[in-house]
Amino acid sequence: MSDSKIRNMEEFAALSGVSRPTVSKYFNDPESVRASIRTKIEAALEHHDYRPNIFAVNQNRKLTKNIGIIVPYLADPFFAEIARRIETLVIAEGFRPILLSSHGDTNLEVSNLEALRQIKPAAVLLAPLGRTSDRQAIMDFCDNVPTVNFDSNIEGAGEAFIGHNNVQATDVMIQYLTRTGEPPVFFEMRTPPNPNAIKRRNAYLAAMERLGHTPQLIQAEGEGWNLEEIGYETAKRAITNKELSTNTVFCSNDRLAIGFLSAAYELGVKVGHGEGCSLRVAGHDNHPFSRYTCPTLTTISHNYDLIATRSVEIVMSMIESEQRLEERPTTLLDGELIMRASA
Amino acid sequence: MSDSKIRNMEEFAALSGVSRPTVSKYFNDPESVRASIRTKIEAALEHHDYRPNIFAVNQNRKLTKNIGIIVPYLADPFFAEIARRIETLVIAEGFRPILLSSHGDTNLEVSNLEALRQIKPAAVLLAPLGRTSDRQAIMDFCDNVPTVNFDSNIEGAGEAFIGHNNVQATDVMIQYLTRTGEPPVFFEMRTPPNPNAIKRRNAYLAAMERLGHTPQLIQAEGEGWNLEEIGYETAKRAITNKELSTNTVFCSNDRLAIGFLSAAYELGVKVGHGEGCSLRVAGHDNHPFSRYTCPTLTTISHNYDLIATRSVEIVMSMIESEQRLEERPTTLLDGELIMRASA
DNA sequence: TTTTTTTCTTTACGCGCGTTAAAAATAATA
DNA sequence: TATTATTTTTAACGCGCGTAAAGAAAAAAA
Repeated sequence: MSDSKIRNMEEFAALSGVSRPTVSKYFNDPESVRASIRTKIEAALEHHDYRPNIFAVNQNRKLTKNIGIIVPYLADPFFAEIARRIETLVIAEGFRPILLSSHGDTNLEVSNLEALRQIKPAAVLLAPLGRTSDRQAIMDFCDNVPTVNFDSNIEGAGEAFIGHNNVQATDVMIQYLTRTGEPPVFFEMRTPPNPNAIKRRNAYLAAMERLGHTPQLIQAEGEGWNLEEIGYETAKRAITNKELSTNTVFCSNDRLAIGFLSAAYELGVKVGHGEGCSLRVAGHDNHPFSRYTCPTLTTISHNYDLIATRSVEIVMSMIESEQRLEERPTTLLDGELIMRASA
Repeated sequence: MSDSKIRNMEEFAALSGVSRPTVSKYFNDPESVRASIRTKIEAALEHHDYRPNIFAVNQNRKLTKNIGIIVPYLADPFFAEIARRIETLVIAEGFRPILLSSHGDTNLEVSNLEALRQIKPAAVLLAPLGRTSDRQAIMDFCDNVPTVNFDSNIEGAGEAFIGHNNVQATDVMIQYLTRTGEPPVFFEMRTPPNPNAIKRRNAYLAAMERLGHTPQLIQAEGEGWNLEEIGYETAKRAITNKELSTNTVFCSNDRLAIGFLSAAYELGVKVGHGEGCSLRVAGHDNHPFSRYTCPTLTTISHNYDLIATRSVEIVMSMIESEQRLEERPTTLLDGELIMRASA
């Protein structure tokens, strides 16, 4: 590698003995130039560290090779994990992922959208905040940028939705819990930030009715994304005051369940389905840490792999076909029961 | 908001009744134009949705308003939390954070550096992988881009280092543990990815010697960032085989400790400093979840706030002064003992 | 009001690359 | 070898904005 600094494509073209337009063509698609020319360019590339100026390139393109990814809260390991997988797939497809987190803040979500719009991304994958999203801002954005909506469904936003089948997943868990013990109480937030939570609540109520059991909702107060704390506080109160009508608790998500387990432990309530246990606790999401709670958390897993691959697949097909989808296909991925020690 | 689409600054300037160079000046610093002119522009801005093309702007600047942030593994809540704080501070300073994760992969770290270099960031905040980093690539990068190194110290990389005072923190914990019970065994990875771990090991050995206790290292095999699993497996083995020479375990980090607690719980070993407990376990990092383990984890906290604010402060002063620092100041932030139930 | 200072307008160039049209060179086919 | 098809070169324009120089206008100072 020579240390000669190359200023621009002109210089590099001269060094490689190929004309600049041809070099430009090469960088847009190496296969589009003759093999002999390709060899020349690649030989030069080995000796001189050059790559096209990304700003100049993007200025002259309608669309860039960027793919935006927006998640509502990156410090939540669930989204961190999804984002990690999506990023990897996007890179493999030869695009550059731009990962943005809204940090649970409506204004930040909006400015993230604006930032992305400026970047002229080929497409974006959007997991919105949900209830607290600025719906109008999102719709406007989706009109201008090809978007795939995932995780939280905002009706009509984006060309497609990929999400979790909350109804199926909730049913599976309730069936399991009722089959192996008492029917569950449902533990959730009164005003959850995420629409999936509402779907889960309704699915719980419907399933309990169908099975002829009396439903009970324990609803934690609190706003924001500090779910473990919210779960912990409410669980402590609920256990202390003996608010639970059965010995089984189905938490709306694993982070609440983690808070619940912490409270139960502190109060000396043994959780599990084994001997000496007085309470069963189940979660929902298969959070990366649910494998290591005490006891390990019985839960329902998202299909992390499929959620990522399917989202990226759809995005790629949108980019290739260069046209918006006519309908708005909705893909709901079934959850899988993960039986562990807590229930 | 009129729906008229504006193509470029020329058009917008015409609409606002101000010349283009002045509009350009305004966007670079609104305070740099006369108030009457500013009013005109801002009035136009309310009626016509225009903002300068970011690519054209950046092409004509030596440096952009971007600040790169690289973390080794974003799915680790510790880094997610740090990144979240840094991002917030960077935005508050009027810059745009570009957050990249190396996902524990050397090659990805290198290509993240290359990607950032192309973007001509005003500065970057780099938390490297550590042992598995490509040292040469990092040094090259730092030669070209003003960089602040944080978390993992790569000697000589970047203009400054901000990190955790592993020696002080380790000492504090060992003093606490020995004062209140048996001296601790040290539980760690044999080949930790992060150099902080080595510092902690050495600090442990030194402190134990100083205090006249026999040190014992329990070293988990395994590579990568799946620390809970590694901790869990090794802890299960160590407890089962009665490898621990005392009843107290000091884990090199909280994620290993979480794995340890999980194993102890599974084996029916009661952890804590209370009655009926046969093992004390402490961690290091004050991981966001350590508050909710069972029992809650006694640990040493990083100064999350300071680590973020100090890093951003230094970066901002570098940007303002427009020159590299002469020395390479190293800031080590003291840890704080967080006493909870596990030890 | 006149002079000085500051700010703005006009004009024009440059950034690095995408892209096009016409001419030239090369490769494939007859 | 002559003809045709394909690719490359040459030359040139445009993208949207930063920025510099010279003159005009506005504001501040005298």
